Amino acid sequence: MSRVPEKPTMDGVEARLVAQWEREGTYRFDRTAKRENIFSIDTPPPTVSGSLHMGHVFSYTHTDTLARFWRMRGKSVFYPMGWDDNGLPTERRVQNFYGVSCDPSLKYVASFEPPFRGDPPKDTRAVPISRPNFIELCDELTAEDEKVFEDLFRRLGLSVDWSLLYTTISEHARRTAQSAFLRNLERGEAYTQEAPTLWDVDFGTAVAQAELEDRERPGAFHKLKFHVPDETRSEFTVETTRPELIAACVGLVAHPDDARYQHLFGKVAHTPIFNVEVPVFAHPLAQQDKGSGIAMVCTFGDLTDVIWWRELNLATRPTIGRDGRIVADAPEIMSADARKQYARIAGKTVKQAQVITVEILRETGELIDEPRAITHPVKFYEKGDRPLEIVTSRQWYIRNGGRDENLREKLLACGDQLTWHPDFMQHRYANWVGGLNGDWLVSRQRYFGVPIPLWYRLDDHGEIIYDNPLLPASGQLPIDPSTDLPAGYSAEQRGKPNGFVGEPDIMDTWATSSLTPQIAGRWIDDSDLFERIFPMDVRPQGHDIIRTWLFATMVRSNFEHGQAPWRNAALSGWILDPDRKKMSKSKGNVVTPSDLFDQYGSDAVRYWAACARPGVDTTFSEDQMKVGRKLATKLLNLTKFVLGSGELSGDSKPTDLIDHAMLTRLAAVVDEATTALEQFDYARALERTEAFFWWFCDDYVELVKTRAYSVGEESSSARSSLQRALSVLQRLLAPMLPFATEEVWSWWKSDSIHLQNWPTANETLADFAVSENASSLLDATCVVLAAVRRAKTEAKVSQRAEVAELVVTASPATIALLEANIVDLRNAGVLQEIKFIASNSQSLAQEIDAQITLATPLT
RNA sequence: GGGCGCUUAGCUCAGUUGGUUAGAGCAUCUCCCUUACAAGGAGAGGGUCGGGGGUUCGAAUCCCUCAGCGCCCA
Repeated sequence: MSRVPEKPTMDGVEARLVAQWEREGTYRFDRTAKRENIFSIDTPPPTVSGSLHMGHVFSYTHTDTLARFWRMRGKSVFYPMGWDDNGLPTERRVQNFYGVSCDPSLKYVASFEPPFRGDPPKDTRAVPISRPNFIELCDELTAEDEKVFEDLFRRLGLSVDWSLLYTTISEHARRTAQSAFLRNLERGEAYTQEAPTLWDVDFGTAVAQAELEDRERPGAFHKLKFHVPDETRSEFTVETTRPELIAACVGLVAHPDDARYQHLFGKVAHTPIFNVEVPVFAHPLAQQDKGSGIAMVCTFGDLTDVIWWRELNLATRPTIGRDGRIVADAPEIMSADARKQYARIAGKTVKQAQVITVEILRETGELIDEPRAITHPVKFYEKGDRPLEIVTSRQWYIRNGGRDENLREKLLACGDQLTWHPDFMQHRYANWVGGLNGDWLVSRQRYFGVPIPLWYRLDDHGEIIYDNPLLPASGQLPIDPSTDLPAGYSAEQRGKPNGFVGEPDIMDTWATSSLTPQIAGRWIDDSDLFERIFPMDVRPQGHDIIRTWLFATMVRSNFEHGQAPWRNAALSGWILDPDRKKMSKSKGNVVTPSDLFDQYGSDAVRYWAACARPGVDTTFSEDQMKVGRKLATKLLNLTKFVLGSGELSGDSKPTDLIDHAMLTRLAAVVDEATTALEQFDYARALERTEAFFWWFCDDYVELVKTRAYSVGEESSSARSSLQRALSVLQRLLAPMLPFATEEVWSWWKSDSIHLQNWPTANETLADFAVSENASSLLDATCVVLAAVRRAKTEAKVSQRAEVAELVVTASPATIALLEANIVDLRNAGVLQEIKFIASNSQSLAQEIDAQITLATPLT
């Protein structure tokens, strides 16, 4: 029956099973399954131009344990993998890998060869190439990266159906994203607007609120003299951290209650250097305790400036260009003298302009004191390394409730439709939705992404008419408006008066990845499949992207389907290094997963991950992996023992009270593990299973070992109980240790363990009646066994040493049970004589005292 | 400044409606080559459950408060 190897080992097993699972289609999704028999997972598509790190291994393992559990519960599991290959990270990687940069004005060069393929020298000047050439290189490199990712995930043992693989830049994904966008547009959920926009100078693109982060940066308050242009000729002080924006100043604002500035409200003042007239307003957002309490409002220094500009109807005087430099032309309001001063900062970077402005202020005597150094929070693009500027530009937006109370309420209600794991994560969602102050900006002035699928008409003068853009026909998608043509126009009309021009921008990566349920489920062209998997059962993801990925997906699903796209959201925690710092590349504390697979085995690494409570930040711990490896090794050895103890005849069943007790205990563990997994708590399931497993090996196996090796009904009971327990344990551990369990299963069963039925309490308890006595006997036996072991250890003798006499003091009921079932205890303890002394105790099991006398006293 | 989480043995963590003497693994120490397993096994020591207050017959668990750490948002 069994095919137990001579020397159990995991060597070579992983590679063999990875190939076997693929060959046999073990994890293939059944497209004919009905919705109620499907468990569908909205797998996070990792950014392929990054590298896979322990955070991926960690969270994907969690999801995989759930997938495996539900598969064993009889569900057809829709478990796709996706690669997020579009977007800025890929562009950056391509630039650095090939030594190129994208210049959309250049023409395509057929069979272009990049100057490098990997590691260009540091001082290389990037070669500008056309957008189509650039995209070709993006496609080439992502294909390579994806191969590496896939190999790693296969090694990790993810039970993904690889035939469902999708990417966010594929023809299908572009078609889906463009269709969804056009439908948003048609329903008025997407719109274009010219507005102040956060702008990353280095990347040359607008960024959205969700991609911002505050960073503490050094700065300095500069005290500036403003002038009151009345008969008093008085002056007052305005403190600012951005003196280089004096030319962009369009007003001054102080708090309505601020006694110092009451006399100025409603008046005008003159700016330093340029002597431009600006109005003074009262507004509650002005902070009295910040600097001098009166703030310079500029076009645009920060987001508060934008609010003031909007609410107070201020003028617009942009002085910072999209290149991050001061624009050449001074604001028109300026006098000739002012223009001369302005010319000194024109064309300079913001930093340079600030230095020069301070010089000028010193010359004019309008700088009071020296600048006062401070640190303050400055807005950055999360992937950028220069402070964001705010420029006015035309962009596309998708409504997200930031400017619409009804929509906001709807999206909050979508959050209520989900079960959150852990539940407190819902606060993060509600917080974010409640704090939105604008719609979702989806335009990006980049290249490798899904194009916004529109063209615009040009008027007689060649100016763009933004109203009523030209739309592609649905059969035309996906399109690239920079090369494809709108219906009714010829290529010659591109950019010509009365002709057309393509929308040059692409969509934000999130605008595509917010459609992963629709992309993975083939919403656009396979409604049969989509209806089987949507809404999906679970969205697993990191809690850091609740505001981006989770929220954006909710927005799109609400618009398209009027409901939340999943039933559950499972948020995983961070990986911390042993110093409890978040592991990240920039901190240089990352560990390469494949090295760990080599060292400990995939199951061991998975074990570490599966020990972490859902949503809890977890310390990276190789020690924990060693424990996992120990567990896997132990499972091999245990299986070898159980299967090696002899064959089972057909009518074998548990008859012995000790065996009943063990199985009763195991049945409770099955129930606990099942309930835990149903509630997404793989860690609890593992912990309970594991605790039982070690006890089973340490005590139960030791107790019945001799009996199992012998013959007769008692022996048959032991062997059938051992095998029954083994089968249950292997299946309980299968979601966490898929390799070791598959290996040991193959020694005595056919087919994959991962397609077996999840164990039940009923099958564990079959063929016998559960009795109170059994548990009491087992408890008492273990207490006595422990006492015997302790005595032997204290006597510094081998556990195999014979005991001449054991004296057990216990309640009469316990004694009766022990006496009737003494064989296992006698064998395990190597006991000769056993005497019982009745105590007054009424309780079973407890209050047992065991004294031993060794057969061979120490000399 | 607002929100959320965490604080239990030297370390990493369990402890699910409040209920015997607070558990596990690692680490430390002692012992044992025992025919499933020395990449093993048997044991031992180690905690006033962050501080304080309250509710209760009873609190690691519930409430209040303070402190430290971390994350998210301003």
